[in-house]
Amino acid sequence: MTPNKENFIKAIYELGGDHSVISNKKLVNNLSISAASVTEMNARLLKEKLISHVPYRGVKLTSSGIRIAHQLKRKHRIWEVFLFEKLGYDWNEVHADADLLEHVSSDLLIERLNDFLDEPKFDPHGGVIPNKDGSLPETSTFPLTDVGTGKPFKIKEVDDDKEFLNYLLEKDIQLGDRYTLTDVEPFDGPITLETPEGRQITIGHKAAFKILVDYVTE
Amino acid sequence: MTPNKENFIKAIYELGGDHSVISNKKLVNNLSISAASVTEMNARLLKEKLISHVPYRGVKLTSSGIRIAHQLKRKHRIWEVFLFEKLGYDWNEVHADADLLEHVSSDLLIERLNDFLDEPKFDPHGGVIPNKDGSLPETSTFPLTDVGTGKPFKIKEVDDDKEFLNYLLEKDIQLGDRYTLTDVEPFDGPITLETPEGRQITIGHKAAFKILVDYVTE
DNA sequence: ATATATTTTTAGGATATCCTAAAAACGTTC
DNA sequence: GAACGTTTTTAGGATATCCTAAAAATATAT
Repeated sequence: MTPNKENFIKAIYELGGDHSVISNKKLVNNLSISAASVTEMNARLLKEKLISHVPYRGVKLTSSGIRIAHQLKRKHRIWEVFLFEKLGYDWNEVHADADLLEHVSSDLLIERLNDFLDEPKFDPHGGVIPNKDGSLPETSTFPLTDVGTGKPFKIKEVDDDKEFLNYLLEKDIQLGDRYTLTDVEPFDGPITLETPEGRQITIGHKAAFKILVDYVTE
Repeated sequence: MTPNKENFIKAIYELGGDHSVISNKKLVNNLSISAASVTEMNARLLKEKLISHVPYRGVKLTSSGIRIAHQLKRKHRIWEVFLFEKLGYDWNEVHADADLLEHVSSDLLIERLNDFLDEPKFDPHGGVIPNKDGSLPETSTFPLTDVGTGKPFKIKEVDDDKEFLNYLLEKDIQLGDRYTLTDVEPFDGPITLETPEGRQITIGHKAAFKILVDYVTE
């Protein structure tokens, strides 16, 4: 397993390759490599039985592939917690270094780091940290686009993308914030939230989809 | 700069390539790669002006090469301090993981880690941590083989090699220990030390050479 | 349903790294 | 200083990764 293959598997996973078939095109855009390179890498991962492949359709992770993706996510997110909590990185700075560190982290290192950090359950963006064995803890979050009007909810997780995180900073939307939905425009139109203090924030449908929430249970 | 090239430069440095010409043979043994690969890598580093090369003689680091070697040592040793002090690694366990981490550590990461660790001056084996700019702090240590009889001295630094560290553990020789020399056999023969409590320890010449000491100043 | 556009694959190369085997240079020894 | 042994270099390949350009397959649109 090389850093390259690992990044490829991660990309497939992040595009939904654990449950649906991902086209080469999507991987080309996501990884910024040529279509030919995607075909080639597919062939390699196929040989290792980490993906299944429908010619001219795309690829999907096998169960081994999913397990590897989860273990990478575990490493990545544990590093993010370290960089954020111990080294004082900002919310939107942690991703790049974690992306490098995850590929050179022995299991021993990750487990000791995990202990050192007191076994965190979530990374700085609210992403759940997979278990050591590659399984995923249960979560009950769903996209902000699926929230019903009136019911109060909390921001539980946001997309781990530097530009998106900067946007949220601008809009002053933070992990743990509590809102109610006041307006949803049809045809994937903008969504308006209201803070308990009555401040209104309007964001687009795409941005809302990158925010995971859960209803407040009182 | 790739991890491979970095390791090559480190190997040259560790074999003394900052001050003398290192033969391909030595690099072949040290890096466990073929002679042909050494010739090839030499050509690459030569093109980048990181080494100078005397055909059929060997290579030597240029000043840029030395600076890079020092910066790598800095990264390596700061990681070692982290693994040892924060993650509870043993003295002889830190090397392998530090060797991987050093190649993916941005300057930002190293400086923040350095702050987090309170700017350590030495790694867990007593190795001095080079400065950020690639220069070396002054030290006054010298090999145990050069100690004179009678004068008390302290163990300041030991070779960062797993097997050697295990040997020292067996012999119960630790960083900071204070000894006097009681016997040196000629022809690179064994050297006998005595603790303040009168316990005697005998080690070979080669092992003694891997231990750096300094006289106790009282 | 046929033409056009898009996507995927194949073909053919480039570079970095590794290798083995053969050739060339150097060193050593009588 | 010629012969032998060692070290270095060269020659020729292998693999992983990347690429561009052309061909093949699929999707779309009139």
